[in-house]
Amino acid sequence: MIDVALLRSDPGGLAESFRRRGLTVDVDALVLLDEERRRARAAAEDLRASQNRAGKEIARLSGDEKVAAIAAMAELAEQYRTALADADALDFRFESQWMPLPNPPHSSVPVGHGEQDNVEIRRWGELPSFGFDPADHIDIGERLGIIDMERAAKVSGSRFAYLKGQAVFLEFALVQWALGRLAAEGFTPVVPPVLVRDPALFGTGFFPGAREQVYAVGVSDGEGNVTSDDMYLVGTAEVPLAAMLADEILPIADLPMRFAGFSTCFRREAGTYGKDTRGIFRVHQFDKVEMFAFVDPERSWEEHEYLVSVEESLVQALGIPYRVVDVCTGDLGDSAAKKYDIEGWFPGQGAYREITSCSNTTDYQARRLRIRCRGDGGTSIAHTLNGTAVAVGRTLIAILENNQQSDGSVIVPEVLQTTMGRDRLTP
RNA sequence: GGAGAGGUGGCCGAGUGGUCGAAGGCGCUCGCCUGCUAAGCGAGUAAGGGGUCAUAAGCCCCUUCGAGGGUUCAAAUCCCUCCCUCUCCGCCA
Repeated sequence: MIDVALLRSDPGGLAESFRRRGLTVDVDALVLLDEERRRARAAAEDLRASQNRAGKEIARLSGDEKVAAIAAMAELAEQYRTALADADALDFRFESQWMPLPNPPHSSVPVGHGEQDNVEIRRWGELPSFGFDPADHIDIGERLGIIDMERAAKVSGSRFAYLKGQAVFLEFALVQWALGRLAAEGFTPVVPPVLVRDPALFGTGFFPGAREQVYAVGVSDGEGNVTSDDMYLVGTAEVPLAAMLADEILPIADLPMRFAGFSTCFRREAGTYGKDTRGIFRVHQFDKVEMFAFVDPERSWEEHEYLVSVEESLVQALGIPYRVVDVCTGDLGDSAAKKYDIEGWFPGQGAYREITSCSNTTDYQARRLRIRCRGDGGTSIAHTLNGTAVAVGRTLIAILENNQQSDGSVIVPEVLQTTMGRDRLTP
């Protein structure tokens, strides 16, 4: 949620921020509605104040005087009830328009309509050259017997996979290694709940906007009737990590607070029919280590650069060639003010594809979740940031495709060899 | 799943319709006092919203006693729904 102060102090700048995102928002109407609701609120509060004063008076009276005073109060009580209902209705109208508005992008964010307008800001690594036609991860995985999508489709439908054998050890080595590196950086490792209630999704900005991307759970009577439990499977550990400190006031001296959450992630991938259908690049379920930081609002931009640098150091250590892109306004999520994606090189596709994503959501999520910090200058809304440390599926693809050998084997990245207990995946 | 008890300020805890944003204690902050420490004395110590205003200070008002609704002139206190915690029983591991 955007700070309403912005609507009052700089409606023009706010309108411009929506234009940059390619949205048409009637900011002037919002300004008027905001004024109207405040007038209504003030009117209701004045009546309430009279009622409170009279109430204290009544407490002092007795007998006929008291009876008379109480009778005289009935009308005021009714007026207050009406005024309060008016104010509440206007608040509701305002909030329902205000809540869904996206975070104003940082001034440095490139303006654009979609992925194609993202701006590459740096590259790292040499693209591998093979003396043969590189296979894609599915061919490699099937040959090694470590990825089985056909049977997964039988059991769960499309966009699911069985990881087997050496892929399992590779996953756990990746996770173990990443958590170790992050713990050494001062991140607190967390295994959060992956099933959450409504407010966690609202607080992080996924609801109401992205409802169709989230799996809800409930009980079925076996005849197609499902009663919702009002519980939802998270699409990223960002949700339970952010909501973990909801309603709390953090001493500014304790900031930044950094967490590394490991979780399975569930995504419906609605609206992606026919997109990335081959392999495990886009699946309904995958595991991920996610970084999350609660920071002093003055420090969130340096934290953003820091988190990206951590992401890069991980990808570099794995030896995956990549580029960093500054995600354009049209491709930013609602809650992000700025986002960097790391796109790893996928020889099987001959393209750079997203393997991590790092957002500064400034005060947008924190305001919804009421996460504040307290310093010498009083309390203020904290800033929150999130970034992928290791998205297991996509990292696996990058490793398989970049490290494939002519004999069908795959070299295990050096940093994982000890944990895995082997240096090569073989059929 | 069944039965019961309970959720009050940073913490403990009193408060069953009005003078209660809330006794008392602890903690914390500042000051005094004191060879040091401890003790003692005094004062202060929630968050959010609105008005005035320079979106400062100050002042004024409103809201918040798990959440939401209701009864009432008036609700921490009465009623309903939900959430959470604890105890016992059952069930599962």
